[in-house]
Amino acid sequence: MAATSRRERERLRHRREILLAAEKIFTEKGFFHTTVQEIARAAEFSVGSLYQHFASKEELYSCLILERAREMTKKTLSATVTEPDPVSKIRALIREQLKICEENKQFFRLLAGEIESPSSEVGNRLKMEMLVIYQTYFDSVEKIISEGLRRKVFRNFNAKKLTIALLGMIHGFTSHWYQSGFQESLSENSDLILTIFLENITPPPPPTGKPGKASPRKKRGSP
Amino acid sequence: MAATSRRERERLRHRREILLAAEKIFTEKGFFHTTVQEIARAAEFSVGSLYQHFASKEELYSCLILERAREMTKKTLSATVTEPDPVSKIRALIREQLKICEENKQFFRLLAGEIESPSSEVGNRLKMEMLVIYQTYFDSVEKIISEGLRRKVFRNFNAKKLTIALLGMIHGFTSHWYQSGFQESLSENSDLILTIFLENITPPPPPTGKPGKASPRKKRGSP
DNA sequence: GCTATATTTGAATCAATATTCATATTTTGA
DNA sequence: TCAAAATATGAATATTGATTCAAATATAGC
Repeated sequence: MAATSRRERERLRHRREILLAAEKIFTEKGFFHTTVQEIARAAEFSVGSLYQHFASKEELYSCLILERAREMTKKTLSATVTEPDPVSKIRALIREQLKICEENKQFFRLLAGEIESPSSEVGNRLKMEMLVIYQTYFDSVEKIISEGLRRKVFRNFNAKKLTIALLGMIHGFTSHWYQSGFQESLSENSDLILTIFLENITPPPPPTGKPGKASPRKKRGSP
Repeated sequence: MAATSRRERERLRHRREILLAAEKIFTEKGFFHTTVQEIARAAEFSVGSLYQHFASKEELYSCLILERAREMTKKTLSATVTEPDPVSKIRALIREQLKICEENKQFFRLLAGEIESPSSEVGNRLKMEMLVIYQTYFDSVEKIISEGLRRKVFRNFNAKKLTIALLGMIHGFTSHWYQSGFQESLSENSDLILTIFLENITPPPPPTGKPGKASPRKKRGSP
């Protein structure tokens, strides 16, 4: 019963087309170096028409970022809900997040930028809404980890901090992948991330080893 | 023998003062929302004088970012060289990087922005030089980890990927600390980061446990 | 003190571009 | 086919802010 007259559908389609064109230019040149003219040209509309859909360049940009951010975080989380236990959920999370970044190559950079950038490159409204989206995402991941702690699947660390570590690692890989020009597969790292997060990277105690040599547990050694 | 006439020393001092004022404003408002007028006012110089030191607003910004970035990475690495073994070096690295971020609160955000942001918010020259700095830093860290691998202190993972993971985690904590408005100490996380990186977060095999329950080692479980 | 040199100043210039709006075009419903 | 109504157009407007430069001021060497 959604009142979709021909008109309205067209209108929506145009809006989407504009957003699509805008995404392309914005991801290439950033907010400030992108002109509305360029977007208009790319979308095959006049500048006036853009203003039919968005009150300003800034709103256009904000809509673009926010809609996509919601979509991406939602999609990532939805990959975890079908998994039965915390470990599987985390594995699914890592996989899905990397996959989505791969599917959106350029775009995630805008997202990252909006979280990282100094206060309000593009107004505070956007900044704050991004924070909400990020927080929501963060909380969902934290909940998974908390459940793992409750079930004693993990050692007793602070859930929030583990979340920071996990998301930081994932982001690190994505970021590096971006900086090296999308060489190599990004997704192929998911198992490694999971491993580092869940297991350790120090060698297992050798069957016939002098114990203590590689122990990282000692607090400080004065040289 | 460094030819420092009175004049030259003054000149340098003025330059530093301008950079200092610029840093404050840029970190508050970002590159595009900062006007040279503002910087001039804050530095207590006229706009014309700024142009005596920097050819353009962009160059001013670039100098600021690059000089500080070099300084910070150099300082971080120098904390590792005195340490005797890879594990200590990594511990020192984590500590120092967190400490430096704490000392430069706002500023690291500009740095992060310049690495994260979509291509060339501020010209490609800066972008490329930042990449070089980052790469150099990355390589140094990678070398430490490689040495750890060579000495069999770590399990046999790919050194580059371990580096990505480590730096990603560190950055994750810094970034989160920033977003939450610098609450809590950042440095206090260094041990946790080291632990996650070096040990694991899954519980040690319980002395009297049914084995296998918490094993994350299985590759895929069909639910 | 005096001249040459270096530095500082900030109002004037100039370019860029977001936004508006009068006009033209298209669509709708009769 | 025709007249509202909706939509599209893009040249004109208006603002903003980086950069320049002629004049004023300070400094150095003599």
